[in-house]
Amino acid sequence: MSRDETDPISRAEQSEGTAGTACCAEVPKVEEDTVVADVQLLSALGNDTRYELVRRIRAAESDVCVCDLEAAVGLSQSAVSQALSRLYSAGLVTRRKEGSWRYYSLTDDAEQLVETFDALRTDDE
Amino acid sequence: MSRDETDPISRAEQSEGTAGTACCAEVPKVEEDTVVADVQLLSALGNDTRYELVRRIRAAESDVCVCDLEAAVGLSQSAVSQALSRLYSAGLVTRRKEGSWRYYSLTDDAEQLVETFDALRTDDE
DNA sequence: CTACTATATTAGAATATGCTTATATTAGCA
DNA sequence: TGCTAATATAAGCATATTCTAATATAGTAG
Repeated sequence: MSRDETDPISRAEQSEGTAGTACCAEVPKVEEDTVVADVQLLSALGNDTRYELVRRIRAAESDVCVCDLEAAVGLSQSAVSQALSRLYSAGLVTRRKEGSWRYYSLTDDAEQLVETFDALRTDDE
Repeated sequence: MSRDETDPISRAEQSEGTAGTACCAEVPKVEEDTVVADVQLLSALGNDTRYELVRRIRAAESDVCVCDLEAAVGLSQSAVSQALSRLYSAGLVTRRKEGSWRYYSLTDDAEQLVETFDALRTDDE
């Protein structure tokens, strides 16, 4: 698929205050919302604890409860709960309540991102 | 492509110390190196300044010198240099020297990651 | 009701991050 | 050589992050 049209970046636009500089071309501005939204996802995943949780949830056959994740990553219950909350508000996991347990699983976004990283490693470019 | 075989996660394995717990299945362990390597990339991208730099470099027609990026993101020369260094050591940008200028462009990894994010937004799942 | 279990939330301390300022390096030119 | 421009690096401060410990909430069982 060609991505030039769907690209959310506005091209060829006045940069702010450096119109006639010497060294190279204008640098187009980037959609502010795009940056903020993507960084939200990236920074939620860009942490050892949270990324390991995502990986473990994905590797499990079914959805996973907090108590088992807690044992798996070796942190306090509170730390795991906070990490999962952050992943939840970033839209990377969903949760389902069953009795007093909460079962977490990945969203499609998270699945796709993890797959992309696996692909990068596989292509070893 | 089926990803079940290339998946770098070791499945169905003793979790550490919670063998007979009640609530749910075992949580497989995750390759430590995988987590560390991916988080390296994710945390490098997961910052407003650095992600905006990546977006701007990508949006430019050719590779971009530090001075123009500096003007574009509105931070000090030092801040931009540090951000680009971080992106460089994460393997997200390459740099080429021409005279006293340094021209930065994206690596294939960075291209692919940004494309993935655009795709997530486009599919609006 | 009480007691217990699973999870969430709050508070606070230790550490990490990201900027600015100042200084170092490197290239080009007189 | 010395001067200037482009970039990199170092030091330090302000703020953000991420834990732990303590407490709150909700659900289950007696």
